[in-house]
Amino acid sequence: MTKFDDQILPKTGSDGAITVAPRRRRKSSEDRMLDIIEAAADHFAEVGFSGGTRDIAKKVGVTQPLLYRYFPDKNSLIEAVYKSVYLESWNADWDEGLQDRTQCVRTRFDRFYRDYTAANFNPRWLRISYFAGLRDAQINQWYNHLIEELILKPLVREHRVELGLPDDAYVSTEELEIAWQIHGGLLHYGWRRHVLNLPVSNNIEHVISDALDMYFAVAENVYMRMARSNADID
Amino acid sequence: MTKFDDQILPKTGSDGAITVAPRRRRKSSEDRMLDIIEAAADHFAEVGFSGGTRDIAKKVGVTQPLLYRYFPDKNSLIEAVYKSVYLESWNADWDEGLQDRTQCVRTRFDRFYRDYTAANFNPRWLRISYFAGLRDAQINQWYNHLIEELILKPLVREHRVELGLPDDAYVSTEELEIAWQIHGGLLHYGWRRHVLNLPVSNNIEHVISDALDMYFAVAENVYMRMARSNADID
DNA sequence: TTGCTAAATGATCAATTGATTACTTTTGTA
DNA sequence: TACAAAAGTAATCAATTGATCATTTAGCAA
Repeated sequence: MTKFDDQILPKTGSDGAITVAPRRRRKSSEDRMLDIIEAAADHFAEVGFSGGTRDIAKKVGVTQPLLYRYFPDKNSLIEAVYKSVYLESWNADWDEGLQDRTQCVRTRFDRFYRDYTAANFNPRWLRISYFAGLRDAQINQWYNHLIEELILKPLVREHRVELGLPDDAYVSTEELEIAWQIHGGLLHYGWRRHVLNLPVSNNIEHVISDALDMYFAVAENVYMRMARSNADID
Repeated sequence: MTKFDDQILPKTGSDGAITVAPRRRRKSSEDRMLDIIEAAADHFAEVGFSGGTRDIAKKVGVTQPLLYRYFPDKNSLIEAVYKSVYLESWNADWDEGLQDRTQCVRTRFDRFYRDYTAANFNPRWLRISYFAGLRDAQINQWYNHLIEELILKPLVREHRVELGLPDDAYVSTEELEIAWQIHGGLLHYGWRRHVLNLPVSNNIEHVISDALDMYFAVAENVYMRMARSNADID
């Protein structure tokens, strides 16, 4: 009796032909790798990166030493989880949509944040992000740089263009900070909703819309203030 | 030779009288308790609540079994840390200041957030808060309830009063959500600054001021919208 | 059918973990 | 000054941890 006897084996018809696709008892290296990363992400999201490798192996349905055939050590597995979680949840099309000047800036960013939150606001992504930031600031520093360059700076620049202000590529810390206020506020909404499980508004479109209203209500003044202070300095 | 031989002992004059206050070689139960909680808070803030009890004992300068004379188990120590961190950083005067109608709402909340961030925005408080939220949502749920009842709902109510709107104690989810946008945005500023160590604006007064501007710019419209939708429903 | 490659297992190790016990030493007080 | 209460330690346990290695076995090709 092998360990696989209790599994469903391929059924054969009266003629002996296989009627059900044969279930592989051993997966290809690539498939197994993905299984492990997936299970590890689930487990780390639940208990943090101090979670045990045995629990991960159990979720996959294999023995714990097998993980070490795919990753030299636990830290490599953690890094694979980082990569997987962040890459899976980033849509390359977003950049394009944000630059599409056939739509007004407000519409573009409203749409972006609907897509962004739909893709990322779930317990797994949020918990892993926060766990990662607490464990090793570097990975989150990289991600926040991404947010700044691909989302927040374009927001400021595109908005300035729409307002007919001089198109300066430079975005000041202060301008960036009010854009971060939107992003951070929404992220904290996700934290309350999906990590703390608090009874927040479940109308996220509404929350996004109000957050953007807040930005566009003050942004122009901040741009002007920056332009003035630059003029003073130069 | 005992373990204390290398400590500085009370010096005695030529007449044998004690000239320096005798240093206790053993601390009182209460002092030692505080030492342990303090060291535990530091250590848990650094590595999370999976941090080892031996490391904590080492920081205190005692042996690890001693911790178990003060706390029945590790979890009790963790809860003592929760309590200490949250209670230490909450100022009872804040409530009073927020209700002080001799000042305008904008001024009151600007002042509050300066004090609040000065008291709480440091690596230890922020890291423990996020670790706590990830480990056990309950403690953070309680704290967020506190924020809602003592800060955010008063903000909405006091602002409505100042605008001459009907003084209704009820604050809708939507109204609360825009107030959370401020609080969450600022908290995320703290996260970027003190946890991720990112080069954010170091002018926090400015960040707070802009965040409040964003709130006050849209709040009135939201209040009116809520009033209208209530009228429709009733 | 045979045989090779690689997926997967079982047994195990050393280090670390939270926790317990019996013992020692300090300290306030009768 | 003797003594009891309490602060503190040393030794140790059982469980869990990340990691290693020899062995087994499934799957594919000749």
